[in-house]
Amino acid sequence: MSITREKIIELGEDLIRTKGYNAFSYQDISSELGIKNAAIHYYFPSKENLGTSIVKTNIQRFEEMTDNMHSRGFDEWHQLETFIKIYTKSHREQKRCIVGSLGPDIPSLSDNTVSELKRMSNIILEWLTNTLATGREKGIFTFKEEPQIKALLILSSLIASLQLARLIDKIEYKSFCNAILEDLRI
Amino acid sequence: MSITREKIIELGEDLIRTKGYNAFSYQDISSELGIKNAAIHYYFPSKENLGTSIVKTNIQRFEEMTDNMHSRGFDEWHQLETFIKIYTKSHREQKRCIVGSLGPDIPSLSDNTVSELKRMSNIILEWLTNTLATGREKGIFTFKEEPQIKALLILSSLIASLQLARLIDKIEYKSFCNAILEDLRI
DNA sequence: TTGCAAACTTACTTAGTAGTAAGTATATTT
DNA sequence: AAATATACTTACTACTAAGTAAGTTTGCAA
Repeated sequence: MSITREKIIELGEDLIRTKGYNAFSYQDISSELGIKNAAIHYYFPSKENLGTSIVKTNIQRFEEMTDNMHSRGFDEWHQLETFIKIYTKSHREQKRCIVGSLGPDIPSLSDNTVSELKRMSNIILEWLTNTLATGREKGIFTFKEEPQIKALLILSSLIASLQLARLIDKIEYKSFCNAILEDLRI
Repeated sequence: MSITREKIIELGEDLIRTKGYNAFSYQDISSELGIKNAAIHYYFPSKENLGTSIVKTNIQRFEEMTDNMHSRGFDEWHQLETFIKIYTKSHREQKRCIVGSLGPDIPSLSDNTVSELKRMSNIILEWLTNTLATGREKGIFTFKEEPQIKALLILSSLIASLQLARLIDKIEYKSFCNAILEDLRI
């Protein structure tokens, strides 16, 4: 795979997560990489191709992470902790997550990008639901709700908190994430 | 106040909540209202003026709602229930809330719009924090966290759930909102 | 009836966007 | 050495966006 191609994907992801899909242009990428506009079209004929590729890359990265945690024998508490760290890292870097960034722009995304984004959301939610359910069975977590509902509550909290952090200064993000974990402690 | 002006604000709000700030244009409004592009500029010289006015209108609406609930003597449970209904209504109409819609576009919003949006978020969060704290003192709610943290958890869940609803089909929105309330039941 | 202000329209500019067709330099294969 | 593929650049098109200046209609007031 080409280095330029990888750089475009990387920068594109950054731009989506900071400015948003509709707010960034091929110009933003080309000027940053010191190449011409058309060079990006060489790798990604249309913006939709780039968008879809970025989502696919993220799905792959997520699946590698969960596979890695399983093979290393992380217990469910440790797995959830690791998952939440993705968001604390995003918060530190003043970025949102891909789902939270592209979600609002669905009406202007192509069908392909939307279906990949849906796939990504479902993969994350299913993993989280499963982790919560297994963790509760093993006596690691406690919660009243159905695992899927609890997963949705946690996921939506994490996604939106990255947005709210930009609006409300006095958020202590660590306490916030801690509250999500502590809520599950037996 | 002019009827056209009010219609522009109303339609603008709708467009922000469905397509997003960067994805809608004055054209969308003018063609829908059967007027010319420049007519919108007559009322709102720049898009930033329109954006700010829309946020201000929403702040006013929220404050009228909370004032109304207080003067009618709603208890805290009833108040929270009413607040959550805003989101179930949005979900039914396939719209997001203003904060959740404009939040992602902060980098492309004007300073004025951003500061109004921050004001709106803070007003909502303060009201929710206050309602939770008072409700717990009165023995209406139960929760472990600091009221502000709990308020953030609830608010972010509600905001993001409207986004996730577009990505994950099998969400039962009622159960989701119910879980938020039930979690607080003594 | 003239003057004036409100509420527009007409007709335009400027700037940015995605996207494309055709050309070029460089390296690789045949 | 010739042909070809890769990785671009140059130079455009077509379009859409926000925004503006100047003119027009309508109703009301002096």
